[in-house]
Amino acid sequence: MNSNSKSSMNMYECESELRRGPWTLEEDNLLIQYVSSHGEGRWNSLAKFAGLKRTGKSCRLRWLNYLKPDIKRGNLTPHEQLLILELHSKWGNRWSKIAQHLPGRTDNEIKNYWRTRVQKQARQLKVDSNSKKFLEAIRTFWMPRLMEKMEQNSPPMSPPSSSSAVPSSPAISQLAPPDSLCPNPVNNSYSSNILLEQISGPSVNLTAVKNQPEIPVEESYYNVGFPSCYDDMQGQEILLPDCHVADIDWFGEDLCSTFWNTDELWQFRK
DNA sequence: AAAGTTGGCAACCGCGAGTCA
DNA sequence: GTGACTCGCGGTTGCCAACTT
Repeated sequence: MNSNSKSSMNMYECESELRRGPWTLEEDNLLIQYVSSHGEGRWNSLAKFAGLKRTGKSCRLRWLNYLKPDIKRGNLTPHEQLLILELHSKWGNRWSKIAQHLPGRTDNEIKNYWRTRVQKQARQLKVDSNSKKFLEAIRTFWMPRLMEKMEQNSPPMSPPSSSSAVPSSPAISQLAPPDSLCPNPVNNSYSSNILLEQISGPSVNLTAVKNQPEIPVEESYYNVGFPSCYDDMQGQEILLPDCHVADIDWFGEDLCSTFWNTDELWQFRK
């Protein structure tokens, strides 16, 4: 027991019995039973009356992140990943807000995803994960790749209509119209101002991007769109590793399949 | 096979906002 | 107005399994 908890023992005599660390099955059951009969909220008293030797905070966290019935377990789908990238570019580290658009996913899970996967990419590119450059990279390379994965994963009978493009999650249907992600009408590219300005629009149109995977590589984002992105980035220092592509071990195998490939990366570095 | 390293994730912590007496 | 309390959020930590050497 640390000195902090010791210091508060006078006020809360029973605090010495407070448990910490991983939850046991018994505790989980107690919490589930109590919440299912009394509902959520009033976490401190809930902890007390449910007979849990945990703080209210701890109970709330356990419930929201793990025990709640509609929690979705398992890997994030490409669609969910895409949504996270998109919404993060719009709202930043507002994890709970982002989580609201991914039913069954918790803010903690999304935060962990961002820290372990996305920030890793940024580190490997030696750019800041919140930087415009990285945002460009995500949009130019990563998103189209996720689109491809979504395309591959979608059932063959699924029609290409935008409304049913991503049937796996209701979230996408909430993210409808505008063109925060649409190609720039002038040059048909994803100009960088879209990223930081249009993105602050009311919502996100993923289908606009989604419907393009059939475009030949020469005409796809990073060839049509990238030049403008690149122009925009010129004059800025792009601190990418001073090494040949062949030497790069930026991507594990998994990342190769989910993130950009070597050719794309090479273009980005160029 | 063992030791060391890395990655993923659950849980904790501190802080600020909201509520209420 | 204010202090106590609760809640929710974002950042951080620590554990453990998987992977590498």
